Amino acid sequence: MKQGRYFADKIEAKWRENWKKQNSFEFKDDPKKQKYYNLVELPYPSGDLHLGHWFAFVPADVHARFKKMSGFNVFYPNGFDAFGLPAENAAIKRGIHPRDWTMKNIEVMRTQFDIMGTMIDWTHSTITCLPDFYRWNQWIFLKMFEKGIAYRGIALSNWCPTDQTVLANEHIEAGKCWRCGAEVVQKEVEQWFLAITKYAESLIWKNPPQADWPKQVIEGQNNWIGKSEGMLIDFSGIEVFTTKPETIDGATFLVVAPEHEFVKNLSKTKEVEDYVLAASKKTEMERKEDRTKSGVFSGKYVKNPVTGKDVPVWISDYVLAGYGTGAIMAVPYVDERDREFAQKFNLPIIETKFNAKPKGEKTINYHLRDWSISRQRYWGTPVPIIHCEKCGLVPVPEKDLPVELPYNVDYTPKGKPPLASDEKWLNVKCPKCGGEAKRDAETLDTFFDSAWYYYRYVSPEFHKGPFDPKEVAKLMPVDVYFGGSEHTLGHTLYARFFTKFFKELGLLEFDEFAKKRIQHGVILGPDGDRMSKSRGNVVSPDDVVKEYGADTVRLYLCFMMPYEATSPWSPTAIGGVYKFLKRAWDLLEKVDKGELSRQDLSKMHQAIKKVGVDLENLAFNTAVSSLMIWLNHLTSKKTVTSEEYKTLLRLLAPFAPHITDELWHLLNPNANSVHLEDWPVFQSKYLISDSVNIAVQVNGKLRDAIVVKREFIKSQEKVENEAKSSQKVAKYLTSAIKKVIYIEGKIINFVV
RNA sequence: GCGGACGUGGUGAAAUGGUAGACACGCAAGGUUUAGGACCUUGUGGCCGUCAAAGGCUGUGGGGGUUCAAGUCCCUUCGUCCGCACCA
Repeated sequence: MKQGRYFADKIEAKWRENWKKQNSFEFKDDPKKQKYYNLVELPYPSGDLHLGHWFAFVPADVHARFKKMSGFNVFYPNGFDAFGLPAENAAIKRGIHPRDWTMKNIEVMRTQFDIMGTMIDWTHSTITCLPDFYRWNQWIFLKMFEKGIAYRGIALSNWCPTDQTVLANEHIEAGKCWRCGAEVVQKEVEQWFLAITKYAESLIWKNPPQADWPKQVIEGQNNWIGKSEGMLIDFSGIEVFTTKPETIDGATFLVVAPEHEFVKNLSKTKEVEDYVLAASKKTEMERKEDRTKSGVFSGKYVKNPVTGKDVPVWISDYVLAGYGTGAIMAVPYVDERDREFAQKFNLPIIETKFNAKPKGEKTINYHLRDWSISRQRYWGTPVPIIHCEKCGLVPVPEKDLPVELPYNVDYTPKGKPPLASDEKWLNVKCPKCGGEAKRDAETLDTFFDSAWYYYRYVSPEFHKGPFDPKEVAKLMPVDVYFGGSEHTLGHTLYARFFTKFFKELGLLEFDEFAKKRIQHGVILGPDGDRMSKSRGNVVSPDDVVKEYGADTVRLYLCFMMPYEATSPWSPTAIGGVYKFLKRAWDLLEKVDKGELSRQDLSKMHQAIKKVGVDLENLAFNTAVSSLMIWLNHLTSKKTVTSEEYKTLLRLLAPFAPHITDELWHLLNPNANSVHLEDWPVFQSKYLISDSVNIAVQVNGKLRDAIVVKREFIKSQEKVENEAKSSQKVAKYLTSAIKKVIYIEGKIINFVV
C-alpha cells in the first residue's frame, strides 16, 4: 500500500474538521453505557495556551479517549475561569475593558485548544464571567447567607490609609502601597466570610481515605485543617487556649496578641500604644520573617487558677489574634517560644510536674480559618446583598438575580471598590422596606467560581438552579480530576466544602466530588529551570506543533516522564517520538496478507495488555514505550498483517488521534473513524510462551539463565537438574547444597 | 521546625521483594550516492581482562539491618524539590 510521506500539517487540520463536522465529541446520554467524568482544572484565559496547559490536557485526553474506546460514555468538558485580577490589571494597563480582554483571550485560546486535537466537549462549557454562570454564584451565596455560612466578619487586612482600601499581598512593594506609596498597615476590616470551619471536621480525611487522592493532598489538607484538642482556661477574665493544661503550674505569665480585646480596653501607657501601633504596621510577611520576639508589659496581672499566684500579662505579636483565643498561658519551661520570650524579658521559668488539673472547658481548635471572600475589585461576581440603614443586610430577592456587573464602570484604582463609583448601579430601593439603600460594592473571590464550576458543566443551560440535580446524580461524582499541586490547599479544599454544603441543601447525595485526583508535574525549560520569559527558556507549543505536528507533541508529552514528575523539555528527544510516528506511518507499506507466528501474537497481545493497563493507571510514559517495543518488532518483519496494523492504530489512537485516523482511512477509505472503534482485548493464551527463561542464582548471585519448556516449569526437580547441568552454575556448586529456593518460572537459587 | 515527594548511566527514565538500567535521547564505530528532519547495523553503567573473545569484580546518595534474594522492606545519615509555618 502506498501512502506518501508523513506530513503532519497536511492531515491534522483535515481530521479536526471532520471530527467537528461529525459532532463526535458532544456528550449524549446513553443508558447502556457507564458514565465516566474526566475533568481537568479549568484554565484561566490568559490569552496564550502554554506547554503547561498541554501537559494538563493532553494526557487527560489520552485517558478519556482510552475510556471511550473501552466502552464508557465519557464526559470531558472544559471552560474558562474568567474572572480575576489579571484581566483588570491588563485592562488598566492597556485601556481595554476586562470583559473584552477576557472574551478575546478565550477566543484565541479556543483555537489553540483545537490544535491540540482533544475530544473535549465544548457544548458543556462554562465561562465564569458570564451572567449565566455568576447568577448561580449569587444564588449559592444567598443560600449560604441564609444558613449562616456566609457572614460579615472582621479580619486583619493589608490596608492603605491614603487610598482607604484593602490591598492584595502582591500589591505591596516593600511595605508600601503600589499605587500611592503610602505605608501599608494591618487593619481590622469588615468583610464577607464563608464559615468553612464549620465543616472542618467533615473535611478531615479519614484513614483509610474515602477517595483515591494523592497522599500529599490528604496529608496536606489534614495538616492545614490542623485539628488540635485542648482546653479553655480562665485567668481572671482572660481566656486562654492550651493543648497542655497539665503544665499550668509552670505558667508564669500570659501573652496576648496586640489585637486582643484585653489590649483594646486597657488604659495604655505610651509604651503599649507604640508597640501596638508598630505591630499593626508589620505586614503579615514581615511578621513571618522576623522571628525575634518582641513585646511589652501591659501593666496588669492575672491569677493563675492552679498556683494562685499573680502572673503578668504581656503583649506580643508572636501570639496570633486569629488562633485559639488570641491569648496564651506561657509555660517557658516547656515551650521553646515562651522560653525565648521569658529569657529576653527576664520572666521567671519554673518547672512543671505535668500533673496539674485545672478547671476548664475541653475544646477543639482548628488551624483552618474561615474563608475571606470579599474582593474590592471590579472584575468579579457582585455580592448580591443590599445594605439598608433600617433593615441591615438584605439579600437580593432570587427573582432579581443576577445582579449584573455593570459594563461601564471606572475600574481604574480610586481607593474604593470600583462598583461603588457607579452611583446609578449602587443606589437601590431596599427590597424589604422600600427605603433608600445601597448595593454591596464588593465582588467575590474567584475561588468561589472554581469551587463548583464542574457541577455547572453537567447542565450548563439549566435555569432553575446552579445545576440540574438529576443530571448531577447521573454524572457526578467526577471519576478522575487532573490538576496541579498548587491547588492542594486552596481550590480542592473549597470544592470539597461546597460539595458538603450542596449535600446539606439536598441537591446531591455524595460526600466527595472527585473519586480520584491526580496531580501533574511541571515541564521545565530545556535548561532545567522553570520556564519564564525573563530567562528566555519558554518553549511555545505552537512552535513545536509547527515543527512536528500536534500528534508528536502529544506523544512526547506522554512519553517524556511520568505524569507526576517535574523534568526539563528536551528539544532532541521529541525527534525520537516523531521518528516513531513516521515509522508507524511507513509501516502501512508493509501491510499484507500473512500468518501470524506464535511470537507475533505474543508480542501483539503483550502490547494490548500493557498499553491498556497503563492507560487505566495513568502511566502514560510506559504505555508509549510498550508501543515502541511492539513497533520495533513489527518493523523488523518483512510484512505485517492488517490485523496487526489495525491493532496498532487502535492502541495508538488515543495518543495520536490525527495520524491514526488518516492511516485507518488509507487502509479502508470507507471505514468509520478509528476513534469509534473498540479497544482491543488481549487474550491471555497468547501471553504464555512455550519456553520460559529462568534465572539461576548461587547464594543469591546470578550465574546463568536457562530456558525451560513451559510444561516442565512445575517440576522443581527438572528445573534443578537443568540448572545444575549449566557449566557456569556448576563451577559454583562445589560445596554441599544446603537449600534450594525455586520460584516457579522465574528464578532458582542454590544456597551452598 | 512540621508535612509530603524523591535520590538509579552522559540525559529523560524502566523495574507485583526474584536476571537493575526496559523504552528513548545523546554518543561512538561501520554500512548505504542518502532529495525531502535521512536510513540501516552494531556498541554504549563502571572497573579488571583480552589482538579479539570468553570471563571476572563491582554497581541504584552514604552507613547498618531483615531475607535464600533488596533500587524496592526496616533503622540511621546526607542531600534535593514542593507545600505550610511563632497554631499555644
